Amino acid sequence: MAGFLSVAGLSSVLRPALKLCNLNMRSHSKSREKRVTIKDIAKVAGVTHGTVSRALNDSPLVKVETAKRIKRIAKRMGYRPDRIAQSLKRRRTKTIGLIIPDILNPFFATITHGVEEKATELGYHVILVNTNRDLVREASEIKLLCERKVDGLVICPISYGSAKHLRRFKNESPFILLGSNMPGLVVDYVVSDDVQGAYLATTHLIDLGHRRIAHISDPSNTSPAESRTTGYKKALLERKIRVEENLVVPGGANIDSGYNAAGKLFEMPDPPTAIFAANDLTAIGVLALAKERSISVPEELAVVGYDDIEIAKYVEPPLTTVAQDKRRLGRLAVQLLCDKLNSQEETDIHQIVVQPTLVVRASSRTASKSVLNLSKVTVESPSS
Amino acid sequence: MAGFLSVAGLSSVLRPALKLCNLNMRSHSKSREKRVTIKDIAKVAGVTHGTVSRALNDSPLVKVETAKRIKRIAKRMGYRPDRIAQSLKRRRTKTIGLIIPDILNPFFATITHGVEEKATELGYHVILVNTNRDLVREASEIKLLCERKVDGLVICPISYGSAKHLRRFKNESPFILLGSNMPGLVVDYVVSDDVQGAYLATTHLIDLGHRRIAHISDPSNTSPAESRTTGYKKALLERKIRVEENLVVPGGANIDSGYNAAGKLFEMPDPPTAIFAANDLTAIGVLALAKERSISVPEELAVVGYDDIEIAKYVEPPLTTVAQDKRRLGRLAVQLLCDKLNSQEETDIHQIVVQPTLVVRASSRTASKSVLNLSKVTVESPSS
DNA sequence: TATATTTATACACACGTGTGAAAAAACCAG
DNA sequence: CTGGTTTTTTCACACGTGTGTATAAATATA
Repeated sequence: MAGFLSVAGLSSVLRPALKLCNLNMRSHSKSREKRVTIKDIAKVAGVTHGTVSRALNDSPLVKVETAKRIKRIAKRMGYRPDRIAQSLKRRRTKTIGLIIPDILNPFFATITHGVEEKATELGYHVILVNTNRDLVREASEIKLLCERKVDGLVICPISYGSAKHLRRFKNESPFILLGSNMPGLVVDYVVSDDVQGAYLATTHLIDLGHRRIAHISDPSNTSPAESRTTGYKKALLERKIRVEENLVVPGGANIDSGYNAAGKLFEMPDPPTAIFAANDLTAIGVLALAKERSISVPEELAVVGYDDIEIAKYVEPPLTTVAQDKRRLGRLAVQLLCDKLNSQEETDIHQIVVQPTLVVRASSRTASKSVLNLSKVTVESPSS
Repeated sequence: MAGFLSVAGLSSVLRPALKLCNLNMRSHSKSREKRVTIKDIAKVAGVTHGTVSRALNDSPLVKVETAKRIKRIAKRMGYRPDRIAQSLKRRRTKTIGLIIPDILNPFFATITHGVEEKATELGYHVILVNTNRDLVREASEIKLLCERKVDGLVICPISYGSAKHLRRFKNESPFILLGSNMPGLVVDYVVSDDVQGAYLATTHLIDLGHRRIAHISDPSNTSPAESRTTGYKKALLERKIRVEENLVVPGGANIDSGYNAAGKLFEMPDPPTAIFAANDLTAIGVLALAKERSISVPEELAVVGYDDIEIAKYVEPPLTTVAQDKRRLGRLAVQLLCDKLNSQEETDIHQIVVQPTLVVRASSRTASKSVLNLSKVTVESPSS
């Protein structure tokens, strides 16, 4: 420990903790008060712990005045139920697991926000697992969370490879996929209509007059990645523009990958005049390299991203992007999961597809003051 | 539920779930396999569950060959320990609670990343609570997490007001403060040296020739907020520059607040030539308004932020800022907490102060190509 | 072979809560 | 006051795991 502290380059103040009223404690152990249990209450109230349990749970089997008295005593004694014991007995932990690939991506951070928020509203706690896109870890964590008896899971899968372990844990714990579905797996999910989103983005670029439109795809083997490429090609085909496979280069879900992919595109003998990136971070990487090379956006190069993370509005130039209501996606997933948990019967499968919208900003049109312009808005009701 | 689905504007496919091999199940209940317990194993192995328990925990009290046999059987039967039952009996849940004010702020998202990462390494799960800066919720969630018997808590407190409930829960569950300490509370914490960080930032601006330096402070009643203002004033005093209280305006931890605060500063009869913002989001808001008003940065206005969130590098112009190793802060906090959990004795108080560094980018100096220039680097060892 | 010693397993209780059913208490009608 | 009904409380077991101690089995010692 001393070594640990020393490498930290820190000023560390060490002094014994103040102990207030622990004279009654064995001095060698930590001064944690012993928790009061329903048995302690029972002793004081002169009843059995069974009666106390019922009283605290408002069972009609206990006389109202006895219940009141017991509750008073419980309060006075500072009783706090042991949720672990309750979980064991009630067979519900009021906990859900959330598995995401990368919390540093604002997209997932916002989803996490929605999930946590809704879960709290419904009385659940969230165990957060960040897999860093490690498929092995995803599998082992699902296993661990099942052992912990989470009531359910919200999973943002890493890739189609997840299907293998998802299939295995289908009967262990209810779960719902978020953001990406699994072909061949009949499960509940909440996803965005990524084909449509990419279609909107690409069509927008075509409408602006672009013909050589590149696509920096998400190389992860997931449905949004696949769908966005599909939507891109669909738009081109529909407008009779030839799909050139060398205009589709793989990126990744971070800024660097966009920077690198843009590099490849700029080297081409006949570089694209527009780039549709599979996500905003990638698009931001493109902007970074464009700036470095003094390629003006949008005059020489139009750029469109995907996700509409908060900062998309604040990069230079502000980024045109396909907006997903991430918070709402998270809330929906939890809502659906909990509906499922509370319904007794073998419930039907729910597969929800939310419509994205295109948000046009300066990166794809000559800036005419910073007015936000929604070119195509799919009307949606507000939050759930 | 039907109503719920209808407002969602979605295409929802409903079909009964595929059931594979659940012929043996009561058809009206969900098709979850009944979990195999150590008693089941005991029955098969022809021993008592006590022996099974010891065998699985490698107790020396059980013959090695019996243990092997039991483990084989356990594996064959697909045994998975019930962590809830274990927690109840072992009095340890291997869970820590993480309480943060705002996960949408990349600063806290990155801290969360570090916490989750280190916790996983040490065999813990993380229950994430996002309080949205609600003091009441912070208090009630600490209470709830204690009831859940988390082994410990990492708390990024909202304000000094947190001290009240922290004091109350001091003996309930071990915790460690992260990012902000509590004057008057003798507890463990990991914080950054915010006075020094702000001092570095302000000194940097002074060195660039600025004399009218404004500070957009964090109005939250926390030690980093306070310390950053302190560091700002300390630098001014040291350089014999008068501290003008009307140059210190309150902001907040988001972009809008920076935008608004900058508005006030720009209206002044004698506006500042430099702004030191208490955090990067605020600084980004300043940049946004400056751009809107065609105030060129850094020529007419120098801007410095705090935190060095990832996108600080990609806004226009790239933002000079005080860097904190947020991931490391998170890891340190968990490390410290777990050290505390594993030491039997009433352990000493550990208070760690990590040194920040100034990262100079274009927002505070005329851009001479995009070279990253570390003006003042406090040497620190790498990650823990 | 009988006894002491070690080793391996069984037994029973514990963790804190919840709950069906038996028992006790209260109430009511005759 | 008796017998029946209803209300209230007690009793005992359960959830799945861990563990101190008694007991049985195996081994060593005399």
